[in-house]
Amino acid sequence: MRIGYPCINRSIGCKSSKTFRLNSYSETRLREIVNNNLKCLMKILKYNKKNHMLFFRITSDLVPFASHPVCEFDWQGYFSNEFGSIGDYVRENDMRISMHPDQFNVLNSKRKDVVENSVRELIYHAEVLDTMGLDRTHKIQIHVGGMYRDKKGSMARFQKRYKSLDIRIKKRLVIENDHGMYNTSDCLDISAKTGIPVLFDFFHESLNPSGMSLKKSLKLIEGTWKRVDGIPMVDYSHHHSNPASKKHAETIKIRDFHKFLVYTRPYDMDIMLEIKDKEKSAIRAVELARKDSRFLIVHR
DNA sequence: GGCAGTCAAGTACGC
DNA sequence: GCGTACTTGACTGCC
Repeated sequence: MRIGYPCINRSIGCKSSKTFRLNSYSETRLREIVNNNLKCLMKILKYNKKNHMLFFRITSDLVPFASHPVCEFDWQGYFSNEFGSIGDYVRENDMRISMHPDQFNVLNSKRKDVVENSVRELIYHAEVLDTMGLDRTHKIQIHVGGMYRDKKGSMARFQKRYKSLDIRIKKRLVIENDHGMYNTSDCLDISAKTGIPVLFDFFHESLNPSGMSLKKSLKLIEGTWKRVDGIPMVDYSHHHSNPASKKHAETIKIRDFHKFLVYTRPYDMDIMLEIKDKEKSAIRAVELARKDSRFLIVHR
């Protein structure tokens, strides 16, 4: 079990998701920004290691506009040393990385241009992890997509598109239950037909229940992760202080998290805390999880 | 220097 | 049909 948080660290004073506007695009600008982002990413990982947080979601903005036609820059070649060092550091410290393309990524869209853009964006995400030299336990998570008033048809379209994807994407792609359309059971159905692992989002399950118990969900989900995929990844959050909101919580409720750890025994998993105050909550979660026999400590 | 408008991209839903 | 929520700040032009 590793504990992590997504994309942004508010304690160390730099951002690995610095970007710029498309109309001010230039190769020089891109080089400057990517250089900044990679340096900051390394700082974040070192901070994380010090605090026993071995799971981290890398921002999709690491290389701005990488999947946009405007970008013809060979960022993999130019920054191969920096990407390599980050990958080495991740491996040496037994860390795990995930990435989560944002809502514009809709593989089952009915629009051809949307699908093409999504595939390009997925290739970019896969290339980030490949350039770091990371194996296929480091994943890219997406949602199934839209419903288009025909859930079955839309699920079938996802499956068809998934099967035709480039192997670089396929070996890393996992699907996550969302908060309103495709729940855990739907994702398991798709997994049964495609072999794609299912990433369980505990908060989304509460908003869009599958009807299964937590234990049953975890048992079925564990079965979708093959040995080469690593142990399951789980997203954890709970309700915002305004219960009507579907937003993530501002800070972790440590008692609830403790219950979650107890209920999920003996299933092993890496837990991504999708909580607004990021590393602050993650540090508190680590304090608690360290007492759990599943928790992974690296002594180096 | 500070402010407000805007930013590559999708979909669903409430009014 | 339009604005807003997902999220999410921070870039940029204008004063």
